[in-house]
Amino acid sequence: MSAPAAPASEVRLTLPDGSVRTYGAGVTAGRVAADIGPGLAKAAMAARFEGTLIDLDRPLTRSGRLAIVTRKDEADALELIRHDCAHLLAQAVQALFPGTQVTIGPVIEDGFYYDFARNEPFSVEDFEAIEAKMRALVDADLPTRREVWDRDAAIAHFEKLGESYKAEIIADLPAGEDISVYFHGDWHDLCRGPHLPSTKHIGKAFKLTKLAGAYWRGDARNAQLQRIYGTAWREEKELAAYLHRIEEAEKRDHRRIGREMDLFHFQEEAQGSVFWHPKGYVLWRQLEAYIRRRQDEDGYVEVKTPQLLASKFWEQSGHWSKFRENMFVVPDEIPSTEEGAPLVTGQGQMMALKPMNCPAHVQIFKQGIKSYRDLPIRMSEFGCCHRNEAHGALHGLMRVRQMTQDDAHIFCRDDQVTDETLRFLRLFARVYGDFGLTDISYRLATRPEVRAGSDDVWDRAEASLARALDAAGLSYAIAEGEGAFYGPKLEFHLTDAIGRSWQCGTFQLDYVLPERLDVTYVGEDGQRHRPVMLHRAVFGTFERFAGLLIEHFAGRFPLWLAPVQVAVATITSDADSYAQALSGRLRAAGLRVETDLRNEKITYKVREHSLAKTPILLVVGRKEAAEGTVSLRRLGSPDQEVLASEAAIAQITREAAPPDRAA
RNA sequence: GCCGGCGUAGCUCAGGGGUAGAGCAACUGAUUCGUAAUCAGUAGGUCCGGAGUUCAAAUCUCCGCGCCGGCACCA
Repeated sequence: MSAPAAPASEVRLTLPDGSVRTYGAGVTAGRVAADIGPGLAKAAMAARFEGTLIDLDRPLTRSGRLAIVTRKDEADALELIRHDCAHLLAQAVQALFPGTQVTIGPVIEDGFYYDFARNEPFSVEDFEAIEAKMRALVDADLPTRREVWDRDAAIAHFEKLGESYKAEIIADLPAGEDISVYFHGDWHDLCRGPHLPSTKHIGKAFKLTKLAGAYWRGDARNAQLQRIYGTAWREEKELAAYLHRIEEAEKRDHRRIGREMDLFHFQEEAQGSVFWHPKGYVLWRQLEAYIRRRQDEDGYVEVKTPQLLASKFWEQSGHWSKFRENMFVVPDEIPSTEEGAPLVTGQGQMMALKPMNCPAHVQIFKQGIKSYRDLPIRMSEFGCCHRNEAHGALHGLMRVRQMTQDDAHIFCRDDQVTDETLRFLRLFARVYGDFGLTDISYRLATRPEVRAGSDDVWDRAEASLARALDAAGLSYAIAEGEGAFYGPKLEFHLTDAIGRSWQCGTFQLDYVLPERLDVTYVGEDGQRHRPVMLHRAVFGTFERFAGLLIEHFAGRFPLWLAPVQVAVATITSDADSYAQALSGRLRAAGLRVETDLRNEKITYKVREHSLAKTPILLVVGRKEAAEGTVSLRRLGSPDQEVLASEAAIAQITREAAPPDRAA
């Protein structure tokens, strides 16, 4: 930190309205607020000085832009409230559970958490008492005080209190950084700040939400702490709105819709593997047919490779050493049928279900000699892979142990990498656009600590990906050090109903596997060269992508994806034969149809097919049967449209075309 | 894998040492009805599994398993 300029005797403060106020150096933002008006002084939560959020009582020693932050400044107010709320939680917990150590308590999206070290477990039943204590502390209106301590004294102080985690944090703070300690009444915590002037400013629109274990410093080798999550808002109304939003989001949960719409199920004998039901598999088949067409038109060739390969094969590819703990292994032996005998002797060689398709694709590439003229080869496979994911990681369709990727590997020359990257980005944009997916976050994952290949190669590869993203006009975050060991990657993330981010598409540059598996082509010069391998997936996996689509559409699929596209419902049994004939014609036109001849009132049928999220309902009664018409009703609308049956079939057929085949 | 919670009918949930409950769904019957719930009746259970305590366990204890929420991991 650079030393501040020698304090001038006067500071000139420019307020947001452009007015300038002059004070003696050392004036505080709180004082300025009071001078502007008592209302502002009361509402003041903190201040922004030269863009930085600061405490109201921090002395200002130089001139600059100053803005008083109040509850009306949503982003700042929420940040301050949530940060103070984390402190409030820690203060309450230490009051109620002596001996509990505090660690860290940051603000997160929609709330905050605090990690505690305590031998006895907390239970959600403790929340009520903790919240009550927090409210009491708000009522007590404890003033905030900031002190700057000497580093060694601070470490000694927290050690003496038995707060070894805090002491460790202080010891790790960069030299030269102020060790600031905030007091809220008698309670104090090491903190960078800033904080509200007193606990009353936090308000009471908060709620503790979840309890979880979390490793100290995010490292599973460290002790596990107890994390308490909470949410906090400016007022009760916002809190209520947030809780309502969460409730609504839960209704979009793909696991819930999957059951309600009879799309798929899981059971414990095959945990992490999906049982796709007929209606769910319709969705799968549409996705597969669609992406196959998109890839065909983009110059891909499709292959199919083995599920089960010998361990020797995986040793060569590097998976045996790098990925084995995620693999399912199978002994290549005939199991014993003898009573009491061990199932297998363990003498046979081990095989493994493939966790990735890439090494198998390399085998196909290596059949025969490839010329530079053959490249690029875009080899795709709807490859079914198995990964032995940790039990705690499994999550509906989003994280499974058996998955099918819309995988492909592009073997190309160095000089083709940029073109191929751009080509993929175009394909990606077209596909996600077809599904109306716009909320995509792009990440460029760069070289990890442990990696193969020279820095030269990495420089080139990372720059190449960044250039492609720029050329495509995409803004992206850099995920420092999160690349694969063999190369950097682009990650395309989608967000689920409750805000969790999942990687779907991916695009990776690989210079290592071709080397490892000795992949070559013959160049123009007659010499052997290494191709570059681009690993890429558009959906990622059918499972995860389907899960995200279910949540994206909340089960109300566009016509081309809907498991049941049309329901034909009769008003009286007099229309049964007409309805059956109509359904037959719809089916002949390639549509997925249900015929509802049940002896129920039409209101009942309308309700049922609406709840089933069937996009189009054709109601037929005596009148329609007599006139050869249908009454067409669309999901979500009470409107009806009477059409000649022929016209209705033509129109629905047209609307049901997949986006790549739409007229 | 780790921490916390949960596990009762197809679904949503109540019950908490003494004969297992409701609503919806299912089934049967009646009703033939014009755009989001017609009425009546019937059937449905290894209360996740195993062991223990007890005269008696869905209920209490222990051990497993699964699921949910996080953490770690992660294409």
